[in-house]
Amino acid sequence: MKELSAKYNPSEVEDKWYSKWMEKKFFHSEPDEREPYTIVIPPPNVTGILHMGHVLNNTLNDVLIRKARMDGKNACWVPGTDHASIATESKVVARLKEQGISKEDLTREEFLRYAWEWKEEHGGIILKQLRKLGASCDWDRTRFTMDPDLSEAVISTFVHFYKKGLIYRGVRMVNWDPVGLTAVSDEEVIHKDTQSKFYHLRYYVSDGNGGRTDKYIVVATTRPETIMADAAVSINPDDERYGWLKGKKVLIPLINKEIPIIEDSYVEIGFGTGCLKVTPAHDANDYAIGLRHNLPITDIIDDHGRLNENAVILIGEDRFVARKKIEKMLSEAGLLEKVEDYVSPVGYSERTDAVIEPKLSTQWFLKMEGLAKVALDSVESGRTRLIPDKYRNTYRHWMENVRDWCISRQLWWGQRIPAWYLPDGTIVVEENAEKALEAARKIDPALTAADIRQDEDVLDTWFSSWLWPISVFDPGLPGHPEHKPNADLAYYYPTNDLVTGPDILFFWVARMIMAGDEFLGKEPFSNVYLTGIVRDKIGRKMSKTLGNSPDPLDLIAKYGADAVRIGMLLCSSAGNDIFYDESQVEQGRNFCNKIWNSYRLITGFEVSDSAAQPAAASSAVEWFRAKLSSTIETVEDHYSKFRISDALMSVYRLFWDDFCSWYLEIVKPAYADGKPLPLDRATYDATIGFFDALLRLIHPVMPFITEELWQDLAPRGRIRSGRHRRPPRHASAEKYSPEAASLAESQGILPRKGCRRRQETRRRGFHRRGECLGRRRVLHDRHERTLRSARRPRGHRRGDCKDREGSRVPEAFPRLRP
RNA sequence: GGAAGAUUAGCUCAGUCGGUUCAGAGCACCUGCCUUACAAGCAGGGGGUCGACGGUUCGAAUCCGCCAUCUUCCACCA
Repeated sequence: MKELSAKYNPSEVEDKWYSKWMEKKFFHSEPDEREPYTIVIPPPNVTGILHMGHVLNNTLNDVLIRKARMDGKNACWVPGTDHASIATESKVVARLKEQGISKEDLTREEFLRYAWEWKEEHGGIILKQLRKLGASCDWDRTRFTMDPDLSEAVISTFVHFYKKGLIYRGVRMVNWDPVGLTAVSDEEVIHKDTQSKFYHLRYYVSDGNGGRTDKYIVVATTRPETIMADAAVSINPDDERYGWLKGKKVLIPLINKEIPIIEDSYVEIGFGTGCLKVTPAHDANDYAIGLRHNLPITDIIDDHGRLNENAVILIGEDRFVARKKIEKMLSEAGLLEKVEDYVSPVGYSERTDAVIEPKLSTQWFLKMEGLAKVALDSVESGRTRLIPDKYRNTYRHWMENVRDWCISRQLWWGQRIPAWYLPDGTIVVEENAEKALEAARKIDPALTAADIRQDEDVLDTWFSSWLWPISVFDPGLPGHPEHKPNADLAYYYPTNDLVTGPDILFFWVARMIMAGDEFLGKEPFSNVYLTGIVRDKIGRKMSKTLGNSPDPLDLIAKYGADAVRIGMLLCSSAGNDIFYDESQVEQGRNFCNKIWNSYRLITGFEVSDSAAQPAAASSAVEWFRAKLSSTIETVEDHYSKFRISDALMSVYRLFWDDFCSWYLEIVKPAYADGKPLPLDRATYDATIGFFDALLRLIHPVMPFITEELWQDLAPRGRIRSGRHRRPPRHASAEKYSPEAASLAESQGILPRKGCRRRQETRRRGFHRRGECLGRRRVLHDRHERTLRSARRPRGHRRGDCKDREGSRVPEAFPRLRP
């Protein structure tokens, strides 16, 4: 018997396989005659580090891909990272700031050089971390959304939609992030209820000559610092209280600018004072009112959220400082009627957590109407299946109410918008500067390269992510639907399953469906498995600021990657949030140890070719064979329904209860003279076969320990590289054999389920009197101590053997030994 | 404010067609055991008015209504 420690040591085993699996070509896949099974990774931020959400997501991905690989499919999991413009750029800016460099002092080229340096230095750490988790990606296919050819795909896509007339430039009220200094999409704004104040201000009615009358109205606002941008005060036309106001003008407090009273039914009579200050430049609704009433627009807030010269007063002050100061000024001027505490929803930037400033600006948009219809139809028709399907409702709602997609971002890190402005303001959109110049010269042959100017903005990161399932295989295709897909794309596309979080169902999943339809006429995947959010034990979201998120690498070091994977999967039924608790990882670790020790037992068996197989052993073999088959069927069924944690639990119980507690306890040889008796050949071979099958069954979930033991169990030959080197999975599930079952039953070998609970056992009448005593008697001469705690399988209760007279034991009870 | 989903043991969750595979699993807990694979273990045990109320039915965890609580998404009333 080999010397194996009684405790499984994951780090030893994992280091070994980790480095093997990192070898080039190990999980590499090329198109061949087999059926492909493909997953593209939801690309993590290139500068991100592994958190529990990644662990959940990538464990699920890896389970699926390893399962497919063992099923004999040509499994390909494409890894990669996302350039994440806002997140990465703000990290680079912060880092430069530490070095005393401000972004404004750099040219675009200089800044990008820093950014790439940073990316080379810190980027891709997360992919190495994923390998620690056992992710069996095809590392040779690693892609980055800003790889040159992938960027070209993005540019081509822009040109494609522009020429199709779906991309336009327009002035819109956008969500401005004054910290990130960029517009963000509606989806990137998080509304949070925020404690603020409701200021009631006096607006005096104008006397018509720049002076004020003694009449005034009270306007309630949460943003007094924007009064200088007011274009009107609006009342509801049906508000009888203010009938006298109609046609009058009022003066903006402090600056005494005259603005008209307008009537608009948007104003609710019952809310606030019934008077609404209309500030078209700084509120989306006010902007809409402004358009209706043709009001002038005064923009008083600059990109950094400071008041600009249009504000007349408090120029240069930050908007929140200005709010405090203006409160004081108003109060001193006797224009502040009262201040109430007020909780109102305020939009925050998802990336920088800055308060979003509604701001008018010129942006690029992609028309969504037609695309959304396609994406909706794909899910409604079931061509793309959402798991769990409760998300179909939210998906439909979103798709039916989608607005045009603002695709420009005022950043440098990303794909620059391929639009060039001619001196007269004409826009040409082409894939590169040369083509743009060529197009420009068709308009004005005198133009030179110096005369045309490229748009400064870059594209939204999702504008590259939505091409991901296509561009990782064939970056030449997006934007060129007339091209023939290359061999990779033709073979791997559409991919099979996508595992991702529901938070990016619209950002990413829906848009990938749109792009897939646009360029290939096919959905990029058939199943979308939506995971839950990883929360801590008491239900809080994992977050850095709360400090409740464990570092997955620490966990892996402590418990092993297999244990971490199990810990995540145990509690992750699809779509439910995950309540992470370290004790689940412990459970995983314990299971690893159980497997390890069962292996120690099995490899310690001495085999005798001459020994006859005891009847108990032969029925145990038959019983377990049936049990194994039926469990394999169950597990397959669970997998087919994406019930991964159920699949895991089925194998867990099969391995632990049925195999270890029942089967091994029955067949393991007795001791004589302090030495174990040898095991007969038939039982031994069967046992090895079962163990082999069990390892393969649990391998997708626990790749490290199963790889180690399976390689050790029998000579496996040289490990092949390049393809999956596992045998094509356990043979198709054998049918459950009723004969074996009844034989096992007649021998008193009971499946665990049958005797776990007393009632059930009684009802089924499985137990014969004396059965347990029989086992106890046999065990008695094995060891004195064993008597007190007879090693019976779980669930085999003492309570069933109330009558303990030794004499009642039936003679023929051949369970544990010959 | 609108929508969707959830509520089953201390915790996390299964429960498919309304009925002898319906009170289930894992963990946790309690008791006894360092035993020759494993104390990261073994054996045994306790534990639930299936959120409340009403209805349909011969029969309801399951179907319907209503209420309560929770979660998420959408919207933003200044």
